Amino acid sequence: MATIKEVAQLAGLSRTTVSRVINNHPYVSDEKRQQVLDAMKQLGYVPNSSAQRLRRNKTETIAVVISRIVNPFFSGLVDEMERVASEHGYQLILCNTRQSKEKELSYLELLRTKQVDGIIMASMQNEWEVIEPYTAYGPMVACNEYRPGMSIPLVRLNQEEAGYVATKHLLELGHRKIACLAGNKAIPLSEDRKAGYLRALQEYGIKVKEEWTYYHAFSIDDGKRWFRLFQTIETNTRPTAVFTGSDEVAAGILSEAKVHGWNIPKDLAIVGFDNQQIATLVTPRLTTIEQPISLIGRRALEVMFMLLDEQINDLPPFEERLPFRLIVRESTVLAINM
Amino acid sequence: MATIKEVAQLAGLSRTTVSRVINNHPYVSDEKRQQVLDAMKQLGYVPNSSAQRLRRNKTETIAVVISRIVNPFFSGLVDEMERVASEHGYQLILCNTRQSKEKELSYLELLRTKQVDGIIMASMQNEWEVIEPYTAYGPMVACNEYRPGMSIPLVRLNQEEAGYVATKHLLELGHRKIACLAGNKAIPLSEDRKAGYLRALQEYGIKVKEEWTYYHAFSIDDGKRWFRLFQTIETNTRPTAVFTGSDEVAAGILSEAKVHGWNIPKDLAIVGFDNQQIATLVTPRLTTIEQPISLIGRRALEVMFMLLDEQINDLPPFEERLPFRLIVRESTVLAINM
DNA sequence: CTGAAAGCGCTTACAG
DNA sequence: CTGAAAGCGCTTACAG
Repeated sequence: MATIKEVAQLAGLSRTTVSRVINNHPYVSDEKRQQVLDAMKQLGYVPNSSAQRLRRNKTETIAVVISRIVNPFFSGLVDEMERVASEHGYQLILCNTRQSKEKELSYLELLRTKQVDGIIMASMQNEWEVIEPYTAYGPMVACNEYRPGMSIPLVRLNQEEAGYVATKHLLELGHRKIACLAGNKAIPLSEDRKAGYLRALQEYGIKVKEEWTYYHAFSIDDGKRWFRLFQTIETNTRPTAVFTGSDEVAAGILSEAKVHGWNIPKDLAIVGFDNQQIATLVTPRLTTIEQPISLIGRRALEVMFMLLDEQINDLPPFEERLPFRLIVRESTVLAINM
Repeated sequence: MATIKEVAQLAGLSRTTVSRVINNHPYVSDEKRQQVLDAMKQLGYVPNSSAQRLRRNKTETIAVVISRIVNPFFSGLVDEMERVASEHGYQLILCNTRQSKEKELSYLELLRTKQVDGIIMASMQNEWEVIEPYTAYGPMVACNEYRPGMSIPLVRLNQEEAGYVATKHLLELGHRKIACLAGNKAIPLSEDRKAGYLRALQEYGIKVKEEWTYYHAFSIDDGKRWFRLFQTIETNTRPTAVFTGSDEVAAGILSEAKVHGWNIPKDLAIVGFDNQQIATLVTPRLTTIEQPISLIGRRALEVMFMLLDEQINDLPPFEERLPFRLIVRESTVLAINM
């Protein structure tokens, strides 16, 4: 591998001048610039980025922490983030925690060891007290998830409102016993959705039963499992509709319900979340909440770049709420036109 | 940020000794080692990785090139790769080319600029002649995809056999007019599957019609589009079964076929590829080829680490073929027990 | 077992 | 517009 020194020698100039050409520094005569470019070409020279990183004290790399890449919500998010990052000449390091607190911590260390310039938290496994100290080592942006007392910019949608709209949709269809499948207990994201769910029920003067809420539902299998449990509830106390935290869970419920000969939505109306591809592939298709995944990803990175630019004059917004919408399909309403 | 110099000062020792402690070098007395550790702790010291990278001339980072992360095949692959990489203390850089030749090239540059130690090609957009020169800059492993004349280790499954087994399954069910939806034309992966498809047909003495093969089918929408085209073919010349290159395509065909009131598999038998989650969520469920995605991802990284270890005594295999299996479901056969 | 010194490949004041 | 020199934070022969 050729180094800057060899280029300088071949061009008959100093390393300083070569460096200036590399970095498009203005004060270089056209003639010498050309000599340098020729020498670089001849040697197939390319700057060593480890050296540049050390000198410039920046890596042009951003870490993005997610819980699992195989979840279409996260892969969609990462897809868009990668696009925005590369537009800015940045790399993305994939931090797939698989919901492990330890892995998350090891990825946070990337910021401390200067392996990345900033870190985007699209998932948080640890308590905020554990994560907070790392904010001292570089910019951190929260994406979708958050924690009370958090002191970093947050890009997300209004989960409470989404829970409200989804539940209200079921109420308007006449349902009065509605179950809520939330994600992690005590996580704001889940609690917000539940709060919206509760608000809608209260608006209709319905006395909420705590046993209508279930936690820890994430995957297709969780959905299937939940349905089997649900089936054991006595018929006349059993909810007639369910609001889930993900299309995967909804699809699992649907799939298992069909196996047991249930008629969806007649016997059980189901609302998903995310408007993933599977939402339109299953039969009946899923009513769901569409999140603007690309927009969330893009905004999170744009906020990160604002922080990185340290043009602190235009400080990024502390919290940004993106729009969402309810998409009504046959898992809640019969005979929708396709 | 504390540096090694500050740690040395606080510990009253040389930077050399501190470095030895960092790198677990044996010849350090327990007493001094403890002094160093104390100083490091007190200062919250952590080595600057840019400096380590420059000195050691390695980055402990691997690039993985894929065409799109939202494809469950790739996200599954990356998920496992990330796991194996982090087991070895390596980071993964996500190179999502979105099928752009230019983006692929810019990611190959990572190897040349020493931003990664090695690169895994799980997708190839450029011709091999374009990619080949980069092998001079560090180890490269091909994963699933390949090109004729390629001179790097390859981890993949036997696509030709998979195409054969899938087609034979349809033949055994009595189908004689079978369509083949391939991916990119002139790409070995697609051509291999097609070769297997042809071999099975020939074995049954069937005269193959070239118009039964279609190219460029990747997504759900491609599947839907294909079905609409397919529908326009005259009834008695129309294939009665189709072998597709992905479950997404198969799901698209299925979805559109149902919209048009077709009975699957009676009117059209469908075979997918990959055994993705959607394969069991759609109705009828998809007959498909299960690829050992995790195994492919793991092996590709293990081969990469062998190359990186430069224990050239145990040279990695030039080509490794992993097993697959056909999973029969209701998109080809009625009344399978669930 | 320990340390002074050189050097990895760059960039950047500073001086001219 | 150009260059000599210092320095980013480490590691590693080399000498003791």
